[in-house]
Amino acid sequence: MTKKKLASRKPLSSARVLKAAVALADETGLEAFSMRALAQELGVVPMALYKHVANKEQLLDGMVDIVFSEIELPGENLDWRSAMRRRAISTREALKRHSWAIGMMESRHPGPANLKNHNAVMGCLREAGFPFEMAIHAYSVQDAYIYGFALQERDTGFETPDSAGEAAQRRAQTIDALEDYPHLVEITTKLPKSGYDNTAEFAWGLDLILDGLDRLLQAPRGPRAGRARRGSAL
Amino acid sequence: MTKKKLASRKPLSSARVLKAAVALADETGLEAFSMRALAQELGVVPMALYKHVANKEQLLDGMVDIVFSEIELPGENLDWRSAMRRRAISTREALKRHSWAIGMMESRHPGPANLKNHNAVMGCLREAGFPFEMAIHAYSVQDAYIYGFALQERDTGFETPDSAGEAAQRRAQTIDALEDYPHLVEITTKLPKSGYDNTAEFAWGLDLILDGLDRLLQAPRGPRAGRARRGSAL
DNA sequence: ACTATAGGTGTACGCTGTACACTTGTCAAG
DNA sequence: CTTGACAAGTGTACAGCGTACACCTATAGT
Repeated sequence: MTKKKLASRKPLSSARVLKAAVALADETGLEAFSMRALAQELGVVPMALYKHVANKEQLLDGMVDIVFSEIELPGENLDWRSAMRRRAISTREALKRHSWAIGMMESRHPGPANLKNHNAVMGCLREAGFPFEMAIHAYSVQDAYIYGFALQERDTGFETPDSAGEAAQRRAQTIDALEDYPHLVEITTKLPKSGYDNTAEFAWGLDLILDGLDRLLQAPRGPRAGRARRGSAL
Repeated sequence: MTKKKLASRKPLSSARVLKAAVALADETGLEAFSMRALAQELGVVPMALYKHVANKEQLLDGMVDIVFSEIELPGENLDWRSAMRRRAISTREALKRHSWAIGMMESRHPGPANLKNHNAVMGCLREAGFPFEMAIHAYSVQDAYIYGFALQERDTGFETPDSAGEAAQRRAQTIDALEDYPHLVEITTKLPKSGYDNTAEFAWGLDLILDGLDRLLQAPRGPRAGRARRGSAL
């Protein structure tokens, strides 16, 4: 006889709280995500949550690790480039599903999924033959690009290919002296017709970077090969 | 006789409020930055601010535009690559000075400095010979990288070359089962000795990207040249 | 001198995270 | 069956947030 009459409300648990938190943040955004709102969603009084999570900060830590857990790890049986490409795309997709996590992926106390992910990515690069320091470089460029792209994608609000032009024009209409910015005008007029697609855009830059890394792996002399070194110090 | 006795406190103005706001956010971070704290800094009651800024959101908009105004525009008399390189480095530096602005640069209502900046960058690329769609691509990769790098730089907290290793190790000590992550161990052990430098790291990835763009500008066939097209439809 | 206006004040409301004391529901041992 | 412990949920309360609204006060123009 574990449950008698009020069985309708099964008890909470850290996992249930975490899952509900991710779902609520997905729906309402980070701004509207509060302990009180989460409690209401779970049919419980706000303070009940604190029996299962230490505080909001640790709750966010756990939520971010859930996002990490949804990212595909680099496959063992793929060449490094394909493996990195897939995990980059998978990361962007996860951040599209959970856009509240953009900007928090590397800022919070790392959970197990985070560690597994980073260890696997670094392992993939090292085993592909990247020397240590170059693997660091390669990791750094890729992640900067992935996280930065996710940020821009969220901010520009180009959801679908169709809406990209609309969004650009809507944004442009809030500007008064548009005629002073001819190149912004070009964007708002040409982008709608260009069939802009965020997914393709992401892949374009990703491939540019992977191409560059591939070249360096085969002839390791650093970027800017064949150019004047040390132009200005930095 | 404009001022008589209580002249010690000169009147506020939107500009003065904005400047103080940026300074306060620089010092205390965005978390601790509140209208009340800003008012106190200016020796004034909180509601006094609302005579000069509409609300906190618009205040943040203005603050971000100040950051934009500190970014060097692409110089007219430089080749596109040098111009882009300088403005990228300048952007990172501005974001280092005002790390509270990271993640807000493209998410807020754009101010005049923002528009000037974007117009100038796009203009630089177009006048360098990038066709419209390729200029969009080029802009997208660069900005994603710049903003993403700034994000990571803030999050990992590698301030100086010396402290990079320390930070990595400090972070590692908060993990219990480190032996499960051999490649993370490698990072924490080797990074301190490698003379890691965030400024050099940024330049490495930046040059990789600029190299790639340069190649495409001279032989425009898109990234992933010489590879199987359309592997999976992303 | 009178009055309109801009700038600064004080109070108050609803929201936030969460500390602390309390009650309730469930199970184990006597 | 009772008792007592412990886990889970509740209720109240507090400090801090952004800001609406009414008020005062000093200056400027007529």
